[in-house]
Amino acid sequence: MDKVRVRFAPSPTGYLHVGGARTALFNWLFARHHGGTFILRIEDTDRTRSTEEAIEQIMASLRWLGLDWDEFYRQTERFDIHQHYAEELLRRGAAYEADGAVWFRMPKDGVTVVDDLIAGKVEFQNREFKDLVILRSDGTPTYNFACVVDDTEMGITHVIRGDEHLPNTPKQLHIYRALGLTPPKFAHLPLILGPDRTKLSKRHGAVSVLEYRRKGILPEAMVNFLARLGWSHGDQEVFTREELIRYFDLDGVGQSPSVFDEQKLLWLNREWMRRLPVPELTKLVQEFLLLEGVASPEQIAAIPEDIMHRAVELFRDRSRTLVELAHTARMLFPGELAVPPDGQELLRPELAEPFEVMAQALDQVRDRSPAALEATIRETLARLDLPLKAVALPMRVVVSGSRVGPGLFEVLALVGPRLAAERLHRAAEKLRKG
RNA sequence: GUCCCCGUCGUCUAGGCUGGCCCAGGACACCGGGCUUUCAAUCCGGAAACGGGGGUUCGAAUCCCCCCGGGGACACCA
Repeated sequence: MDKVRVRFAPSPTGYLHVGGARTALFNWLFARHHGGTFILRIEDTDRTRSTEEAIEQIMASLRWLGLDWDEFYRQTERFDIHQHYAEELLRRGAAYEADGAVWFRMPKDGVTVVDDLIAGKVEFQNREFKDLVILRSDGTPTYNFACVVDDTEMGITHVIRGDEHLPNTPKQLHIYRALGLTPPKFAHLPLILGPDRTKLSKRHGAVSVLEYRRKGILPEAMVNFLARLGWSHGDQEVFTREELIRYFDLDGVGQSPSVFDEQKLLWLNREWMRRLPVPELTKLVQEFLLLEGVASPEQIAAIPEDIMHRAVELFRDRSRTLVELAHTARMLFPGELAVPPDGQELLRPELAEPFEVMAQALDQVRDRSPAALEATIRETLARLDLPLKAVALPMRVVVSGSRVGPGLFEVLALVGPRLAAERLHRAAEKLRKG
């Protein structure tokens, strides 16, 4: 095989959605697997719909996913090249001028066969086609034409794109033919659908790649998830980037469309949160503590590093996103914790006394380790003649703001005896007042 | 409407080219149980699919035909 050259060619009319991201990923993986070149080409020939922000967003999305490009082009900067090819078509009699535009003459009978690497041989009846505009009356090229010219000029070997482009392929094939060029190989990827089995779009909820970043999805999880949408490698579900590069090829791509299942994305995300080294994850969590308004930079800085790491380690098994994890971490910071609705019933008046006693005991503790705190709590409970079971859940609710979470003594160690004592003391006061 | 594509558990899929190893395997989700101060993790178990009908064959998820269903494309958008 010639040295592989592929491109991802989005039109900058909006954010990068997951369908586009998957197309970009498959191109990137194909290039990296074959030691080829991955090109980013912005198809902005429609100047009325293209925006600079969209270009920025697309690049930011690709960077976040870790899909680096080797070459970059913009179609609007290549109009002279397109024009040149249009003149050539005119000269050859394959195109003509009408209504101020340049039109390409499509054959009116016979069949055109597209030999697709994924879909196989697909036949199109030529009578289905009408002549097509290749240069608009303002002189700018249209998609099918610019695409052929640029793919040729850039030496593209494989066009890997969404299935919605399959019907464009015979048109492009005829342009190649009229120009006397050998077309690249084509591979059309089955669509990604929403839960209602129609093409994934805004009405299905989050579809922008950057939205998933904001939701606390890790790029590793997103890449892993997207790769498994339409591609498989035996029974393996979790892949590192290196594994994807090693195993990815077009023969692993299926022919049927796939439904975007957010549940599986969330599962993969937790898998990846658990695989990430703790210090790395912690940095991300800290970003989300700020983004979510859970804590201020000063408050975050005030938490000892080992406590922070331990918290992240304990919370990540219970969170599916960075956002969830950040909210769980609220207990680490000073301030009121709302009693959750399902915790209200646990706070019975007779707990005021034990809470107060334990608050005082905790206040004396120097050693912040879970073991030391456990010893203190158990001693105090023995003095009060109460079993742990009688106070564990209510205490957890008061100290952490939730009836679920890590072990009670771990929670106390994370929150710290002083803050825990303060919360218990306040709860006791409230209970006494009724 | 016309053309094209697709059709294995709810979802992602393995298997299909080279029929028997598949009364269909894995994963997510779901249900039940163990563990535990709670939840999660984890472990054990469960329910769940070859769209339908005809062929071909000793034998079909796999090959052929028809039907049904779903989706996509039909711009001086990409």
